[in-house]
Amino acid sequence: MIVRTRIAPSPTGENLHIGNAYTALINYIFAKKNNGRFIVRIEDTDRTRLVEGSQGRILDSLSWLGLNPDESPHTGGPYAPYRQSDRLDIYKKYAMDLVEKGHAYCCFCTPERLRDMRERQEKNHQPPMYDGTCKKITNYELRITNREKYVIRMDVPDEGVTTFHDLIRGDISFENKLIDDQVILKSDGYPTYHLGVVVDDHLMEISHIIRGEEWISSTPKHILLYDFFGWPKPVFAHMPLLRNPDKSKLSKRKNPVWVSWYRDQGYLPEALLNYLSTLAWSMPDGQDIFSLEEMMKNFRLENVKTTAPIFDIEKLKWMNKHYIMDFDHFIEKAAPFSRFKDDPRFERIAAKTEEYVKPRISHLAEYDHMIEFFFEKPKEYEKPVDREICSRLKKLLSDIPWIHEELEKTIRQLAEKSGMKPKDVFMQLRLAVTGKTVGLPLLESLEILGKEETLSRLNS
RNA sequence: GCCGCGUUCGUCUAGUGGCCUAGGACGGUUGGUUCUCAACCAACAAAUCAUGGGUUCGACUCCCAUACGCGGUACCA
Repeated sequence: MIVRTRIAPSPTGENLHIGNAYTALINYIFAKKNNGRFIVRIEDTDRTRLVEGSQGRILDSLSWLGLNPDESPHTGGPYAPYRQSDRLDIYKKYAMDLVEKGHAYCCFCTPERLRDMRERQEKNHQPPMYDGTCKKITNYELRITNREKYVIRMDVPDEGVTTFHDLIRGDISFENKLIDDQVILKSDGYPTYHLGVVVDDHLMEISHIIRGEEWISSTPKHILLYDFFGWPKPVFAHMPLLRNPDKSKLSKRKNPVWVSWYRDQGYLPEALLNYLSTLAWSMPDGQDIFSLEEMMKNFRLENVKTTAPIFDIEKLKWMNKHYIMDFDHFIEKAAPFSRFKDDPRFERIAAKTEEYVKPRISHLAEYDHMIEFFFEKPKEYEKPVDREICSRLKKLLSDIPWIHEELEKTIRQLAEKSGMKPKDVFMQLRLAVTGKTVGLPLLESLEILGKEETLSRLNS
């Protein structure tokens, strides 16, 4: 069997959701591990929630992460089109097939009637389900030609149990009588998720459906549809949902959820992927830091945990810092995050400060904070500066060779003479030059800043 | 409400009946190094393995109940 996996994002958000990135990662890894193919299909059937440009941004973020699909709306492929709004005829045909076979029926109920029905059911403590009124209608063809609005609902059997096997969780069963006669084709001619996903996964020969656990309760509907059509079923695996620190499903209210946010903050794709990999799964040897290739070698879907993990940005930061420190082309990666990147001094300063900056930032957006004092005088001071010490320092420093060993010697001499602790003198100097109490190693920084500029900052 | 899925340090996890007086990582605390902050090194604290019942010579590991959390219950995905 050829392994084919897919993710099916909806272009209803600003960018790729971190939860989608997580399922994308698992789908990608699983496909590649098995010499299979990884597919992206855009499920844009909800016309009311559509966000302009979302599809492009989702695909861009995926490629930023390096999870490049073998088939997608952009790359095309043997099962094109890969966007559901371009496949409407297909869904309609299959929906009508089901009507003819007696597994689905046309429903002419108005939204108002459905709402009233649900209210009544709720009041009577009944499960809110479609009451089957339109199931008995026989003249539906006539009513359709009369341009009456309708939807198509699947006809779920009243009895029996629908069971499926989940690769991660084992067997899961639902009683049919609790499954609603779900709408599969909407009145605007678009399919609902349930029809779209089943038809496309079958037509595109998806072998493994790896998706979030929010889909578990919908899966019996999909199973029923596979059986109605007489199609073979793929393997199902439901990943645990990523959560907010308060344990609710990861949401933009409580957490940054767009992959673009992490990109803009200077998180590296390697780090983000590595961190995501450690959620609900772990390397056999317990290692925290590993590459996609190492993961691929060791990954088994059966070993994914069922517990929903909390997305902890602190651990991500630690991991990101680790990758930053390991970087070979640090400056190249950091430059886009600096407002000084076009300054003629940038190249020199970036090169000289690299080793000091790397262990001090957890994401690239912090870069400028570390180096800005090289480019501009402090605008404010975190603590008041002792100007007397500064002018004495200035005098002494004017006459020495500008290397950090000499600087250190001079500073320590001054401390001794004036009865101050050396560290206090260092701090005054740091404040005067950088405006801050924390920062890069002082003496090396001064060496890079240069004598003239340093002395001038000891003035004012 | 009903249906489903879960439950090991604050967080991510190891653990598949005896190796567990429960291991690692992040975070925290303390100390070392040191011109600050990081980095680095060392150490410490942190989990009655949700609770209660079974099964077993023996349970974190198997079974059942309860509690709690989460998800679903749309002409959203």
